Amino acid sequence: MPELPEVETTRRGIAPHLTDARINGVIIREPRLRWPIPHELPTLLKGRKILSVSRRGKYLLIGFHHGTLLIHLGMSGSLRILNADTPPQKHDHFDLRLSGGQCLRLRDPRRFGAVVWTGEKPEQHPLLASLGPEPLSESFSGAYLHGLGKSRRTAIKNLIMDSRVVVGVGNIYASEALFRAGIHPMRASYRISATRYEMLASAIQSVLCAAIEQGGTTLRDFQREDGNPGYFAQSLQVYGRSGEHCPQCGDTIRSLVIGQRNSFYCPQCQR
DNA sequence: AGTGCGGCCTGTCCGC
DNA sequence: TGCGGACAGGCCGCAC
Repeated sequence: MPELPEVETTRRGIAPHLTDARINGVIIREPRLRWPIPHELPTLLKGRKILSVSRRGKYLLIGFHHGTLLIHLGMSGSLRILNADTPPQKHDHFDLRLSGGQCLRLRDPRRFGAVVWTGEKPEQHPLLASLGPEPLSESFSGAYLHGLGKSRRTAIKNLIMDSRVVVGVGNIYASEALFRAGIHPMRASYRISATRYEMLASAIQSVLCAAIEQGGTTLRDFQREDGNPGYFAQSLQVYGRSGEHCPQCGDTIRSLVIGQRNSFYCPQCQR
């Protein structure tokens, strides 16, 4: 489900409810996510105050004085803010109960998500330590991408989906950004000019920003923290549209599999 | 070092 | 109506 815009949408939705709240209780209904939810989490968090809700790539970071809770939504995860007495439904694996009667509830049918505790500085945690720059930060640019890509043989779509290169670009936005930049998703990274890398970096930033403004993309089951969908799906130009006409040239949009992921492109507009 | 892929899960949809 | 298979927004960890 969630790429950077969906995680950021979730962060903005939950942050006002969580910040400065205290943890009343922690409920683990199903610990078997990507890694087991630590069973000592209730003891660790009870009575503690939430200081901050931030994001690194697709990880949400809930900050406490004595450590950080990392939450990843995997493919199918979503977080809701509910009254604590709302009955849990299937796949509601984890609750953070807050002072004041609300709770943060994690639902994740496929269980590819994760809830991880770290008592160290979160940026030093192994899951975060080797992540590349945030695409919407100063440190991300065409020059940066070109510097990495000029010696890489892999398809450009694989490069921009590699979280060590840049975080947050998943399968949807990779296709969309490459379309906007006019670059074929299979093109070898080293065969792209510095100028075109500038266009690609700009396209990644503009598509992610636009998606955040629309509250993310809901294809099937992405839910915002209040239960509403995101509206960026209507702005997707190529993703999921094979057989339809390209919005720029009218040619037929096609798909192919790159790195085991379906990819969508216009053979006329993207070279 | 860089690259490609298997595997982790459940739900849904499609063709038979 | 049932069943098998393919596929789905991510990404770790391994083999080469």
